[in-house]
Amino acid sequence: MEKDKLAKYQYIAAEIRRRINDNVYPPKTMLPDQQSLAAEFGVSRMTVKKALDMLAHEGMIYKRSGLGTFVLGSVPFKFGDESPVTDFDGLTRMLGKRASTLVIDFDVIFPSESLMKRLGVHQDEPVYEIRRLRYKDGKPLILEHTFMSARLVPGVTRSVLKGSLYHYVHKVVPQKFGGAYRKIHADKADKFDMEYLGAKSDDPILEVEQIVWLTNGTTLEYSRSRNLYTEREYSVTEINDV
Amino acid sequence: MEKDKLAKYQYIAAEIRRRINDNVYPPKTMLPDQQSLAAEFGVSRMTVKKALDMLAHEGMIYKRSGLGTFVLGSVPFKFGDESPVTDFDGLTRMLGKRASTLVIDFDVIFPSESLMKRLGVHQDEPVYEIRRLRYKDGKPLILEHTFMSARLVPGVTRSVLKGSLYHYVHKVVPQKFGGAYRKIHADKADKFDMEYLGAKSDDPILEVEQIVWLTNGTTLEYSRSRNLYTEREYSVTEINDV
DNA sequence: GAGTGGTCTAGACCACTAC
DNA sequence: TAGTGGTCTAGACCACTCC
Repeated sequence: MEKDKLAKYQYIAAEIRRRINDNVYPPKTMLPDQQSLAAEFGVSRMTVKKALDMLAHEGMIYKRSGLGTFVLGSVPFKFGDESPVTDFDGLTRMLGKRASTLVIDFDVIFPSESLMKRLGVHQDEPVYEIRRLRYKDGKPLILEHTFMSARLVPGVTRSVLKGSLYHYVHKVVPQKFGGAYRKIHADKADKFDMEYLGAKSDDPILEVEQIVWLTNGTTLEYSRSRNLYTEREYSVTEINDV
Repeated sequence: MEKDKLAKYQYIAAEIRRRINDNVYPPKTMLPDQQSLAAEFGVSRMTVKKALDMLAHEGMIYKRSGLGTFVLGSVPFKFGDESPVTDFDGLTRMLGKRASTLVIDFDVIFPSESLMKRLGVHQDEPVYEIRRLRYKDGKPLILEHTFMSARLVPGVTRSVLKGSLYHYVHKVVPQKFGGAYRKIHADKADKFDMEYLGAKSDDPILEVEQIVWLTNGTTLEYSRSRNLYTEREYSVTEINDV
């Protein structure tokens, strides 16, 4: 697809999404059938279906064969104040000038057995070990512990780490981010959390452990990000595809 | 589709998934192109593409226009021992006879303002408030606090709650689970956690807050499940669709 | 230029649901 | 029986990547 140009199914999905949000198609009512929508937008039914598939995946509508398509609406999906933090791009991009960084530790090491598995690197392949404290508006927010192959992303320096690491990766590595596997758990505060996040010894920590890979399948990084329990939550929408 | 019968694209997805797991298509290599696969399986290219779309969404492969399809493999996705707990069906179904339940509290209430929003019910519509402690192999595992419309799921009793609530819902309500919105955070242990989960006052708690809705769009329940930080983690695979 | 995946069509048949 | 969404085809054109 040409850049900036939406595919028809994307345009249709966006339009129907808009109508649902604008209450043109209110929750708990039925959407027009695919045939009618195809006629309205002047496309084939397959194209409409693809648009509806997207919306179904987002949880906005629900399709049922033989019956029709229900509007679920965006009502139950957001409750309270949100901060998704489901971003691939770093904090810097999200917060802009409100973000700053302290580089606590920066080493090049040879990977341990478990790190070899997680990063998919060889024993003799050097790996960066990075510890950074990220601030938001001058207040400590996230304590990051990152491992990244030095062969894959050469030339990382302390001054790179002071800014946006992901921005640097994008310059050096031609591929984009393909995806991430994340594990979220709660933990007790350790000495790093107390020193840098200002956690008290009985403050719970939310840790997001992740493996990020690139569009060509290479594993880019393995990292653990720790937050004070009051500073972060993780949101997921789970659609039952059965 | 007839039940038990797989659609072609589902069969093809399963077959390719098997080949990836069996290392017929090893990670970091290229998959045959869609034309060849279509020829091999005797289907049209659209059908192959739909199968590959599924696998891409699972994070097993990555497609790139103009280049081809990379195998990512299931390698980086599982690290260490896993227990997904991304299940719609209750603990009872997952653990079978290893699960048991203590009903701590069971009331019918009228919803507060915030509960009305979350459950999508009216002010005068009675709602169950349920607190249960779920055991695994006789050991306390999850402390559940559940709200559910009594109109939607009539006839809940303490003895129903001793067994599988979801099993009962399936009997009473014709719809299936459509999806869930979840928020995961860390929290300090409160008096309930200490009393029922055996948490110490400085033990972190992992809380999963969720709204579950049915296939017709009705919100079924709003609940909070709390675990000792040592007993549970939450896993997500995030695919970058850009 | 050759090959890749992405999109789109026009029409077909199917299973399921409701009346 | 009529209407719904699900699947599938055979072929078309496109943008992109690599050589």
